[in-house]
Amino acid sequence: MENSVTPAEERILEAAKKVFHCKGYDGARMQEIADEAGVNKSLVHYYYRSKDNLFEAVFEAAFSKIMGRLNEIFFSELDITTKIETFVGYYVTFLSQNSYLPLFILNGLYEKPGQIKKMMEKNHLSPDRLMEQIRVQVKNELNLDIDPMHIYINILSLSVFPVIAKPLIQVIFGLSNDRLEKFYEERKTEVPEFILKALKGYEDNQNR
Amino acid sequence: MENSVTPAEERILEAAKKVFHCKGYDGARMQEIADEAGVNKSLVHYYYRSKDNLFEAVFEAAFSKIMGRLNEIFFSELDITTKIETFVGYYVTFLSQNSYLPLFILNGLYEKPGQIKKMMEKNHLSPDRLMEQIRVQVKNELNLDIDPMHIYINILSLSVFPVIAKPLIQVIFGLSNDRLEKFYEERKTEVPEFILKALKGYEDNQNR
DNA sequence: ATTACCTTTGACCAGTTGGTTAAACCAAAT
DNA sequence: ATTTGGTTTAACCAACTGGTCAAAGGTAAT
Repeated sequence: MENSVTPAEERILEAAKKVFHCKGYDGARMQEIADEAGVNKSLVHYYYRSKDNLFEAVFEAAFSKIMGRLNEIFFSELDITTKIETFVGYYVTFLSQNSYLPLFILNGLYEKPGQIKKMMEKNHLSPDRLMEQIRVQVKNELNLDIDPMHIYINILSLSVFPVIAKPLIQVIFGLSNDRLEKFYEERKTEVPEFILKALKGYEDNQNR
Repeated sequence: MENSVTPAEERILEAAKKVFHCKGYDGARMQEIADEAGVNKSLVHYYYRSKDNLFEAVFEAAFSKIMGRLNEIFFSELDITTKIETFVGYYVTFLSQNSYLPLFILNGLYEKPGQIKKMMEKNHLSPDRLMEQIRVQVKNELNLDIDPMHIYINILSLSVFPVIAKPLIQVIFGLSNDRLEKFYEERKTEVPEFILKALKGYEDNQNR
């Protein structure tokens, strides 16, 4: 399509992202990827030997893109309140601009639950470190002894699901595109508020 | 596979559900569905003319199964607290037992956002009625003037996402299958508690 | 000009896919 | 016994799919 001077290999990867993200592994066609990159189909096989290889490259890029930033925020020096606000704000924005990414990743994880650990390591993601990080911060700043896992999943759920469920929400509530965008904009403040109010609730209970 | 006495057409539909749910539209093969039903491939085309038709039948069944119960609970006579507890309890259980369903439906909605409205009507689901139902109950029982849409989506997010993201959670936190099951069990009480604490937070602010 | 090396292509292939068709099967009605 | 109607099957097909391969293009060094 574009006649930029980008080397072929990179154009192929970009084309592959576009196609795989939208149509998934089974729905994607090597021919379509080649066309999208403005390149002969054989060249795709020249750089990436097989469809599997190409898909893996695309998947890894997507996974890193999403998890890298997540990591960055959660291990930053911010206090827990700002951290939650930053996290939600960033993800609601980023995901609603790349609304195909999260579902693509989830589907990929279902198909290949095997090779993920090496991707975790590549992104310097350790389950234990993450859990400990959250636990300590919740304990020190909020003085709460609650399971960090549920909190973390709750934050993730409230940020990610509404983006994944875009078409469902649009249908259930009958929203126009404009109204939907406004809805996501609202969530950037609504979600942190909701979470912090809940956490405050635990605090009150505990210190009674 | 099974040699039950169920009539062929029904066996085909059941087989189609199994295959489509796990592999999606593009990944599913008519031959595999036929094999799973213990039937010749031509018979599948005899009852459902095309793959598209068969998929539509499967999708509609899945959508009704999930949305029907959702509707039932939200329009029941329960007070808002019990309603949330019932809803979360039911969905966490149901979805973790049918963990392929929600992702299947979300994928389907992305591919065919068109024909959903008739399904909504078939399930007697009206956006306005649902919104009004929540708004009134939140207003009357909790004395809160907050946007029912965000609350509703929050409840849905906290119930559905952790199930969809099963493989992701297992990887991020390095959980065994046993520990994961316990995690879902915990959520049946943790999630309603989290939501109600948040709502209580709004209450305190407003009545100050 | 020739070599050498990487890139790019068109032609081709074996296996698979959704779908068709004509014939066989089978139970109930005549 | 034969007809009738819906059910089930085997054989077949055209289109498509991921992948291969030998040849052509291009470019820098010799």
